[in-house]
Amino acid sequence: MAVVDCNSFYCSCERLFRPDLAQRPVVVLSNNDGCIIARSDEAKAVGLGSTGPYYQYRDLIKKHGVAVFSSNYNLYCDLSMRVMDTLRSLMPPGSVEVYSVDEAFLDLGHIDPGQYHEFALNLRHTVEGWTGIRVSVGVASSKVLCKVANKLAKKNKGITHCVMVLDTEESISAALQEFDVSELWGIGRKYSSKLKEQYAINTAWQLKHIPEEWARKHLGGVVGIRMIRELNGISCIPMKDPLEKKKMISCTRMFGRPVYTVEELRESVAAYIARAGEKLRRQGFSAGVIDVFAVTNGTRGGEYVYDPKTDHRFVMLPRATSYTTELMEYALPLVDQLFRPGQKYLKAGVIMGELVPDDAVQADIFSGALHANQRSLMDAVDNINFSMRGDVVKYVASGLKRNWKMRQDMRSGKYTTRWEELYEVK
DNA sequence: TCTGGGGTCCTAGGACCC
DNA sequence: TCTGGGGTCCTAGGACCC
Repeated sequence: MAVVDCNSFYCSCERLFRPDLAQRPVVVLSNNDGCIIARSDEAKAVGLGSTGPYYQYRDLIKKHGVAVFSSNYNLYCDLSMRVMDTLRSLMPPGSVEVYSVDEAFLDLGHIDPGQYHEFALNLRHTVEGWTGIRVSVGVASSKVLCKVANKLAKKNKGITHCVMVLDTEESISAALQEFDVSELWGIGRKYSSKLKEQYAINTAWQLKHIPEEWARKHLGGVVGIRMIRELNGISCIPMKDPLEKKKMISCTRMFGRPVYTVEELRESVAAYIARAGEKLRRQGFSAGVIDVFAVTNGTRGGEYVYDPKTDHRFVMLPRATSYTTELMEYALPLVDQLFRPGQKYLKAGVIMGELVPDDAVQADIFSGALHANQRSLMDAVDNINFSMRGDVVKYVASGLKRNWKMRQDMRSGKYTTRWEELYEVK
């Protein structure tokens, strides 16, 4: 199998429309312009070592003339679709698993193992030629090893040309001996410090030779066992069925500034419900449970310490729905239950659960006719909001001033999805 | 002054049932 | 004097991913 991963995806998307930035370091910020979430190779080279809070890197960014962008998900999603469509057109039906916005696993069952390298190189050239996005390809017999191959391909671009195949004992052991456990797919901060500090396991090679029972005990049960097997080239994280049902849809944001009143908290939650409702409808789901949560942060001894606390309430709906008005009727009262005066609120959100595909929603003889009306009202609202600027049709509950809205000061144009902002070639 | 958003999977432990 | 065993379902919380 193989994993295809776009190089510094968000940065590459921004550069596609700003060729003048080709050699300059580029970073992209999270919502609210809070964290750096993507860095180009050049940005990494000038010392932006890891993703993290933007303000900590301000000086470095100024010093090296780094181009900074707020995140522009319309653009990234559109380019992602083009990349994935390209991959699907080059592969047999059903052999592409889209894993994330910038990454896909491929089932190479139809390729002769002797041809892996050539196939992967060709894939990379085609994607870049058709979409302008450069990808790296890692090939191996398990997903974990594919990810290792992919990372190594990215590290030595000059030698690998962004392609690496790990298909022999020698190449695999050479790769794993140099590979830090903390970089493995499935080993996060907690596990990696545990492995290193308590057990002196530092490389993927060492981890590969650990007994399965040990892994069961110390690395999350069956998850640990799978890790060891995958490192040994035994595939046990299968390709996922693209038709598999989603389990939750959520919408959550940090506030642009702290919120102290129940009115503002309610407004923000209403806005998130409206947005989550849109997502539900677009993906063809109704929700059976709504969970509303809010995150507070206090000060300790007058000093600011980032120590968020989450509180939540949920409600089960008598009948699953994606009708925004109804979602709000059930969910907004939760805000009043949740709210505690005097608290400093940093963030809130809603999570829609118990999703059922729209066509499977239990019919209710009393609401059949109404349901058709709701549907066409929502279609109209969604169409207007999609085709016009921003949220033209808003719910009064979601507020008109929206002082709490997130900051987004450096967003690029929606070059590919909005006529008014279409990229111009002069 | 200031730390994102959207997901998944797994486990332990309690409630409940026969 | 003495209080089973096995199963399922649910929830909270932890870990991870991009």
